[in-house]
Amino acid sequence: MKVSQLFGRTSKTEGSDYKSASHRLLTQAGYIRESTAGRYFFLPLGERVQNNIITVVRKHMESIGAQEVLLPTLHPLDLWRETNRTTTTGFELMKITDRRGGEFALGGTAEEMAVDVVRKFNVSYKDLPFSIYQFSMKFRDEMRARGGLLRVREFIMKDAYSFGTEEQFKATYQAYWDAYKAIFEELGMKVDVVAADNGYIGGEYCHEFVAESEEGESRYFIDEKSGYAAHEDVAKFKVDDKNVTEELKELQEVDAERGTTMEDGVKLHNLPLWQQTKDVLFFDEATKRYILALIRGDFDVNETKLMQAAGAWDLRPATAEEIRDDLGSEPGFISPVGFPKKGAASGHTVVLVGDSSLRTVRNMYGGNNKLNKDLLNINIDRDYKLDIEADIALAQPGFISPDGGVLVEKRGIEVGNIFQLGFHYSNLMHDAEYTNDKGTREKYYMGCYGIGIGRTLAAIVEAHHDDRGIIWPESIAPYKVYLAHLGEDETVMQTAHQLYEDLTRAGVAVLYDDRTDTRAGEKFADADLLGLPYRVVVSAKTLANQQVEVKKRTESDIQLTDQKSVIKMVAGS
RNA sequence: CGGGGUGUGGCGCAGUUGGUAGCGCGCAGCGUUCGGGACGCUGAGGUCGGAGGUUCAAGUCCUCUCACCCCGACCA
Repeated sequence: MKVSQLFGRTSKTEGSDYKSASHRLLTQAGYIRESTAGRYFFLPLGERVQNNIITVVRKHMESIGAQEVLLPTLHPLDLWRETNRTTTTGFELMKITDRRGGEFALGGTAEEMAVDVVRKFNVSYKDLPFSIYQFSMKFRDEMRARGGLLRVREFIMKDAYSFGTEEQFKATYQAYWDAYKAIFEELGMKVDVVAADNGYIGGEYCHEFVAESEEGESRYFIDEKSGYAAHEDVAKFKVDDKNVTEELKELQEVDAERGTTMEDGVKLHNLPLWQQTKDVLFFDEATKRYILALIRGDFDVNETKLMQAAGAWDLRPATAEEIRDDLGSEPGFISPVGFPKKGAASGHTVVLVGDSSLRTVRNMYGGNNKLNKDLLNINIDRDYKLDIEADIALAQPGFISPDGGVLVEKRGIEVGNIFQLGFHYSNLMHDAEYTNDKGTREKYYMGCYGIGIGRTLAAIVEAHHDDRGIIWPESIAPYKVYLAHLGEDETVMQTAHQLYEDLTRAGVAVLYDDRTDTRAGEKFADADLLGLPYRVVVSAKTLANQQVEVKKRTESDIQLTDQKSVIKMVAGS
């Protein structure tokens, strides 16, 4: 490709609106251009990179036997109703109606569609396990797009769906895990594999592939020693025992003229924070229940864990009015002891969910559901009973991991994930069944596996750039070589042209800067900005010794060599 | 959805107390230059986000509206 003919151009000036390096560099170098918020034009250079990433991903998908398909973009809304996901998805579903009034969702993920196509066939156990996957545009009506390609409303995703038996699943999951590791390694990325929350996808466990970056929105914890890695939503930690040997003392109400914070309680009673009860009241709009979360005073409630434990979907904090008028308690003085089982006015049930850490403390203190009254010596099981006991604690940096090391907080870009779906979809959708060896029908055990192509592209730039521009890994660079001639000397131009043709013939993708009206400085600046792995320069200066110069984008030293060697150097690597 | 901000040639911006739109980059042409974003001259390109209003006169004032950015809420 000749620069003189390339659509899209580099720009010297940059805006001030760019928050992330990838957004600025990709725009400035002419890889992408913004359309509206969260929607981007991929210009020829950007599309080449995207396609190169797709090629790498496809190679590894094929290597584990997944088969590429293409599912419709418009999903019949009835399918989403079948799994109840018209209301439970985390992203806002975009809907469309056709001229007959048929309702469709613009695909944001395609579990239902994958199941739907599979159940159109009479599959035998002999066909299992198998996977289908696709590269397709996904639509998500994100509340807020940001960071260029990092969070968008339309993007190409590789999504794969596996079908098999429960026994087969582990191996399938592992195969994807390994394939993903190989993919990101080939793309020149360092990723952490992090245990995460399934959210609206369903299923019991999943892992995110996260590229560590300041720009990332995923916060997670790592135990560097053992390799334990978990998203903050699900991170576990070791809870230390406190005064577990202390005698149980008698429950006692005391006057407590204090403020409503934990701090106020500590001051008033002159007792440690960990001995205080922390009572947080939520209301789940999805199931119309109050959820009272109870935890040791020095910990915080992890809402994701809480939702999992309580089977809730749509939590919000309870209002002061609800606490007082419906439940007869008092904000800041909530206590599990004698807390009502349902709202007096509303009739909504109350679910009492307690963290396991409550078992590490005795004789706790806290409110008594009345203004300025506290209880001393509250003890679990004796004074109150939990409806659900679970781990609902939020991990913090410095906590001890389940493996004994220290949890370190990290931030990253989630570029891929693998989900165990289990029977989630085959339970919700009819006929999601194959015929087993006894001739009877059995439900599929499923998994799904995604990689955001555009986000991966951006994450690569985040990790590979300097103050002059992008530094592409060779595996996905839009072109391998940036070839330029300096000046308009006849011989120089001819030599450069010849080199362009020779390299191209040798199978090397070359971007040839054939511009005659452009000075050296501009060509060098563009070469750095575009970030191709090799820069080859032909000029009168080099040609005086029958040489051309070669420079790697990753290195600062320049090599002089003859034309034939250039082809070998560049094509060989 | 709440708070803050911005919309003026392709990009970055200026435009005062209202008086009929400008600068830099880029683009096109000519010339001089030519190894880290040169210079001179000439030229093309804007219904000032949109609608309504006030006024003799609106980029500027008022009302409404849309889009975009940042923070938060939320979240593959």
